[in-house]
Amino acid sequence: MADGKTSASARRPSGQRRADAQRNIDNILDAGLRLYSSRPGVSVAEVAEAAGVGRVTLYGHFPSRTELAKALMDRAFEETEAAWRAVDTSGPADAALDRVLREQWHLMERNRNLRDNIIGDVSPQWLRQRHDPILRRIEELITRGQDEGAFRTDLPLSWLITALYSLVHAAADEITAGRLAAKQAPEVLSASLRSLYRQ
Amino acid sequence: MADGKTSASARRPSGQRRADAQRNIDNILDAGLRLYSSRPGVSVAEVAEAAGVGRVTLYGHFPSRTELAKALMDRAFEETEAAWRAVDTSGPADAALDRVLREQWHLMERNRNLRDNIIGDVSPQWLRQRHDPILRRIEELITRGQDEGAFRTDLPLSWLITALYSLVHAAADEITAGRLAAKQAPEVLSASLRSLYRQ
DNA sequence: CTTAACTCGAACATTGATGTACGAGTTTCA
DNA sequence: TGAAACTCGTACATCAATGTTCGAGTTAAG
Repeated sequence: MADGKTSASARRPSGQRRADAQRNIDNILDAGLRLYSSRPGVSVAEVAEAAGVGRVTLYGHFPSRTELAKALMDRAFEETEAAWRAVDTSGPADAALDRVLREQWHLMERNRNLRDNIIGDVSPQWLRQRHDPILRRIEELITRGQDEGAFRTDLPLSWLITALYSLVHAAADEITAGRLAAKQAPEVLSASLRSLYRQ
Repeated sequence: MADGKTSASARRPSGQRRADAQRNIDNILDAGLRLYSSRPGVSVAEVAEAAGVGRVTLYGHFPSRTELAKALMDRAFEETEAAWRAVDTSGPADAALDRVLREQWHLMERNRNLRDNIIGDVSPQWLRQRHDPILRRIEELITRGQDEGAFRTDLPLSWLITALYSLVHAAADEITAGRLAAKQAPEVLSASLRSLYRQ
């Protein structure tokens, strides 16, 4: 679970948290994710209110804004890891990348926004350390595609990855702006990346 | 000039500003652009200090944070317009777009950062109104390329524009992160957009 | 040189956010 | 049921930012 040293208050002897406490923590993280991934400059008070919880209660579980931010990121990272485990990456890399994209693009997007809006609340090192494993998964997939001769090799690998994220982000922006229907997004994204990646 | 109703203090009868005042205004705008385009959350006090000017002096010229932001954006828009007037957009659209990109990508990038970091200081309507003319220039160029049969037509026009900006932004990020040499950026960008845009 | 424009620091009022302390109430769980 | 865990509002201290006021000094420009 996205825990670690989440709770500031001394937990009960059994090490278990009381049910209402756990419920509140979940609500806080849910609300926090929703707010943080939607806009910058979210305050702790806003998160508490959106979670239907007193501000003091929130501080009881997350001793500081930074700790709350870390918990949110941890949860998002785990969700991403789970999504990767769930997707089928066997077979040709280009088809596999397409599957990954179609199933995870909204998750990638949400987490990217979360990350953007949380910068300043956690150290760059901390962020990088958590984000690296995820980047490596995509990196492997692209490298495999290059080995198979499906993906281009004339551009830096890091650029291909960055461009991927960048276009996912752009697609979400288009949807938000009302210039692209959500249903069309996967197809547009997929077509764009096929063009961009192919040898 | 990026003026309008810039100055709050009553100007002299001649309508002219005194030379030292103009110098300070310029310094403030220079410093503001530098700071705002480099990171979010810039304070008025920081801009004043970076401009080598007292905070009160800054408020004398720009009555509020919002007015300062508007003046910065205005200046950036004018610079972009000037850049467009300076570039040769005649001949085949694909080659013209390539020229635009190579000569303006750093400007596009800086202004995009400025815009990102200034959101919240000005109203979306104001921003959109100023930004639209610039978007229209790119739009025309792409449409021409489609008419000439050089650019794809299977994706929405708005998406092609957004993708362009998005990749420019991504390229700048890569440079900042040290994963891409600044000299290589135009080539990488150009190659990527060729792939993405071609029929 | 004289005046009006301009600059400056210091001080103040206001606002909003963070984080803490307290004490009284409520809920879980054994 | 009873004790510990938990929640809540209120209140407080702190900090940083915005914007204003004042008055004394400096500088440009006719």
